[in-house]
Amino acid sequence: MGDQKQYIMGEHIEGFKKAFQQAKQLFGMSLTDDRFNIDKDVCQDCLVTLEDLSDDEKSCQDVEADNPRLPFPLSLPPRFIPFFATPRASRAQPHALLILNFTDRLSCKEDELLQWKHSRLVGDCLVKNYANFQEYLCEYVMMGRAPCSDESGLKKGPWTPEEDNILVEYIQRHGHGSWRALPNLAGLNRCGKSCRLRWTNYLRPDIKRGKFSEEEEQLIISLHAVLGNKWSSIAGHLPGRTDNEIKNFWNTHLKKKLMQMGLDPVTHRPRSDHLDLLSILQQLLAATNIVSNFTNTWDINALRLQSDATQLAKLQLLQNILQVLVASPASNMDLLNPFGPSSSLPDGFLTEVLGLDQSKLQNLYNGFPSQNQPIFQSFVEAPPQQQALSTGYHLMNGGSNRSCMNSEKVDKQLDAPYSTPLDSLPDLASASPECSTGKQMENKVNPNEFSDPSSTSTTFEMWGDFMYEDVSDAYWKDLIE
DNA sequence: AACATCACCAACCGCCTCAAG
DNA sequence: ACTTGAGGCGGTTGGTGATGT
Repeated sequence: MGDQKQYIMGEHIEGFKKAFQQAKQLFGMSLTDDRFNIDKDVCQDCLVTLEDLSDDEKSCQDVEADNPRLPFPLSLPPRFIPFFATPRASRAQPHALLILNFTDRLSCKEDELLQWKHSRLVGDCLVKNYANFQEYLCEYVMMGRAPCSDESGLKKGPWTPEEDNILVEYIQRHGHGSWRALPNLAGLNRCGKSCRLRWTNYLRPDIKRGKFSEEEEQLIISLHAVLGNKWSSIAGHLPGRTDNEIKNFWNTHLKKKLMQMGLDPVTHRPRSDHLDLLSILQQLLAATNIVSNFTNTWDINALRLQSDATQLAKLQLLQNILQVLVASPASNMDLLNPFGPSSSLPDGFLTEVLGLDQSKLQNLYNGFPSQNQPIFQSFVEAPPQQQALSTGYHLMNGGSNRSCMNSEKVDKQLDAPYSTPLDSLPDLASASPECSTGKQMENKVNPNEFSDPSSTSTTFEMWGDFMYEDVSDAYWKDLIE
């Protein structure tokens, strides 16, 4: 029984604490008077128990006598809790009042309440009506123990137009202030969190409704490549769109779209389970569609990301052509040889697809190791750091000059380009926009150089050069179509 | 017409961060 | 240094309408 009493007393203190805290929020003021430190002095000494209050034989005066530091006189109707915003305020002249009106024993009339309000109040006033003290305690004890979502009696689920109106009107008039206090003040039977979500995701006046435009779609994809699931950050780049909306749009549309393009929606890298040529062609088409629809009104980073994605699609096409050829029992390098008699590819296919002239292609073909060498395997399964395909990676690293470094690396391998395939493979996609551009410029090689037998270029350099070739996206699109 | 499945999205839930005490 | 609570965030759910069988 002793434990139970202690528990009840503890609840009691919590109840008072919560009452004070709620009133603090409602009145929007901080308590600065050390003489009346609610948390330390009042609550700890406020040992009014349920037993005290339910004991009919015990008068309010007795309870007060037992608890000399009660924040308000139990014997007076109504009970009030004074709030002091500055040290100059006093019990007699508080800045605000929380009036607790208990109608069971010490009820007071409305004019009586008003009299109290006018006589004691300097600032603001809140009247809370309770049938009895236990009811008041229950409310605040519940508040103290349960999270917002479990507060009993609060409405959940879809918002009605009436509720929307109330919320909008209140916020337009007063601002949202404390979200937790807002429902009480506005007269909404919702938790503050629910109000905040409703406002930020739906009712805010600057929210843009309707379908996402193509530009917005591309921007989201690009930003997601850099930021990941940081929906609020992404939303920051799309005026009028909420994080929730973008998140939903991603999960229902863009994720699928990326997957159809053969890209992992998490990493934005090629999916390893997506190597059939047909689907790659579709992906490439999708990628080129994206690029062709992409305007240059968005920030340069997004544009660079898109450029990388296109490079990536090209690379995938190449990889798959190569893999198909190598995987086939009948395959040999003749298949790749556009000049050989056994070439099974349509005339001019490779030269068109790869955007290389005949001399480049011949040189490329001649430069490849024999089919028994593991070059293609390595090519296709190059580790991520070698593929360097993650667009996000590039930007997150501030546009590191990986491909520049790689260029040096390749230079060092001139004498033994195929000795260790994994190590010797160059990055095939631009590692950073800046570097890509630089290399592109720097490698704007005279086509004749490729057919020049004395050229020091390796096959890998040529592959690299090919990847940086300035073949227009429209060209790729037309080609695939 | 009835039912099943899918797609969408508003809203909820629980965790995290940060500021205030 | 520690506690507390509000606000923010991202993952997930569940209701609803559309579409397919």
